[in-house]
Amino acid sequence: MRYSKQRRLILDTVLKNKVHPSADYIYNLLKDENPELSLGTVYRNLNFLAQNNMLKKINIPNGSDRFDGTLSKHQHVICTECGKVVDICVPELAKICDTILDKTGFEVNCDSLAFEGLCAECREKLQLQIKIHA
Amino acid sequence: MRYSKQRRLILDTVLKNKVHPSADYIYNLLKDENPELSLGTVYRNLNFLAQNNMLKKINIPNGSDRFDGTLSKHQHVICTECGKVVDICVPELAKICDTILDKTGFEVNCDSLAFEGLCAECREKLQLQIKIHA
DNA sequence: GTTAGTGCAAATCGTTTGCAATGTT
DNA sequence: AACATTGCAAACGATTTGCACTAAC
Repeated sequence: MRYSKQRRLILDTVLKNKVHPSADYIYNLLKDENPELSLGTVYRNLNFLAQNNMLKKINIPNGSDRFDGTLSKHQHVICTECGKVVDICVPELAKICDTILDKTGFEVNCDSLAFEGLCAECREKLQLQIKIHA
Repeated sequence: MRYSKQRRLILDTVLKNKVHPSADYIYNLLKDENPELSLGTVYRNLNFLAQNNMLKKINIPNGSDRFDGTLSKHQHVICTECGKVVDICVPELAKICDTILDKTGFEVNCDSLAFEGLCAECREKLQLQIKIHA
């Protein structure tokens, strides 16, 4: 593995940005200072880094993939309204995964689990809208 | 809501097919007997039926969405190798969702949760391949 | 010097959409 | 008759890919 300038830049950006950035977010953040950088390179590096366990890839239903530099065992919560991604740790899942293996034969990976829901801010906003329209 | 021939056909197909079919699967299954049917109509109806709580939509990371006619509270397990989708019921998740609300302010929907992993058959196949290449 | 990595643009995949025509109520 | 729904094809957004060029080792 070679450490190109681009690869270092992209990895650093994910490690520094706690928002769980998408490829596009990273590209837009970096392109001003690095006008030669291409979006394809960002994608290629994010995938490469995820495959080599230097990043985690987070799948977002109906949205761009996001990336996470925190490698310790944890799960994610995704706001379906604003797209916010937050880290959580649910240790009880280990036991649940064992049960799933027993019952279904599936060896599931608790680490890739993502809960979908509404964050506090979006819940509040939506409540307001209901009041206005009532 | 009008009950077009196409809508009835598509809903029936999901209800009958326990494989959790995708739009494409349904389209290919039906198009021989219904050559006029279009893929766009299949998508439109699946989304319509899901919005009206007559079906559940299941998001598949790196794959087509799948649909489920079983409406009772349950979760899914997805095989990342062959794409198989299986229903499971994990009642413990209710408590976990409460904890998540407390800790993060996110109101999450345990019902939309999907575990990713390897089914028994794919685990076996992959084991074999490792042996062959060794 | 070799070959992994890049930039660019074209291609891909799953899905959605505009529009004129049709079917359902 | 009104309008929800269709078929078709074009458009879409996110991501991947082929290829000739460049940079890391």
